[in-house]
Amino acid sequence: MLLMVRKYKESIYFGLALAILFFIVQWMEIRFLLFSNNLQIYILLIAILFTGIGIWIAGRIRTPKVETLVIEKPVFVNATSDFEIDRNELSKRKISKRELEVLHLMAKGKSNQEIADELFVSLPTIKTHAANLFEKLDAKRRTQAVETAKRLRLLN
Amino acid sequence: MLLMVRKYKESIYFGLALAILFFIVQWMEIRFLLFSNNLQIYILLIAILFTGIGIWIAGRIRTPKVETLVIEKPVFVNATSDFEIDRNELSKRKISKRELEVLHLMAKGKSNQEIADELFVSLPTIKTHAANLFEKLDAKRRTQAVETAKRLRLLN
DNA sequence: TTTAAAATCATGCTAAAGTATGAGTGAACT
DNA sequence: AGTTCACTCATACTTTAGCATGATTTTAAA
Repeated sequence: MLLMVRKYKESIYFGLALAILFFIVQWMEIRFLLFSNNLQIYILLIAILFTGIGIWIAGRIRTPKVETLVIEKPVFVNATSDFEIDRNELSKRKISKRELEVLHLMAKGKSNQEIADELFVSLPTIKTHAANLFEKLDAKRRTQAVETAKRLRLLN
Repeated sequence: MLLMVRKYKESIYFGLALAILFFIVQWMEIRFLLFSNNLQIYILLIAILFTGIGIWIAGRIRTPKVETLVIEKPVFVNATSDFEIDRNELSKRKISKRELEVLHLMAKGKSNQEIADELFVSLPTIKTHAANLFEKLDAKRRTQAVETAKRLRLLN
């Protein structure tokens, strides 16, 4: 039941908006008897209102249109260190994409708060990722995690 | 002029739809005089219509979500395969032997307590060394200090 | 459509790190 | 003998990190 509510949230909101509108209309009809004269204005308002609602619904139900912008960032690197990430090790330890991102920023010396800001998530989220990383890398601290990750060729 | 039309296409369509709707309403009003009775139904139809229009507009006006993909383009600079500590940088930053020792152990992921035990000194001593290191390496955290040290070739 | 994994967030807590400041000791150099 | 400097230690404090636990939401897979 609760699942249904979540799933069809937009439809339910839409229905509710309609219902509320009807009540308002009903109430105004009784109260002011304005409709026969100013029908167009009310239609206009309703039209604008529901166009807005439509746009809002669209934003929630549509899969986002994604455009990928590729920026090539030159990085000075040692010629001998042809680093390549060990994807085998990654999957062996079940380290997710997000966790790897966090690990990278950790290795750069950022604080959890800074990482959170950079990834647009909350501090507890980063702490959770960090804790999972430590588990997966058998590390007790971030410095150790970074060290291990470099040794395992998960980081450059 | 044509440019304007293209640019505000959605707004124009929206206006046109509204205008047409008004004409229809006007026409129906004259033709059937049904409105005072079935107002809700008409509102419902209008609401649904404009929700649809809203969704349609949303699809057209929505700016695509841009995902920035940063590709690190390697720029090969030098081919020093074997690591050698940059003593110049060391003396420039006035980093002492003891501090370097602490830095090494930090880089290995040890805690201050562990470093203290390993060097047979007290915890406050290590904290002092650490603080001095952060100062000398312009770092705020140990992870950052380690990162900077590696970049400056004080560590490998 | 259900399940599972990944990602998110929260809270309360403890441990560790980091800051600020002051001070004592011994080696080296003048 | 006095000065400098690296090293040591301490205390009190604040901040950040890390742990445990539970929950919701998204996303991908079966």
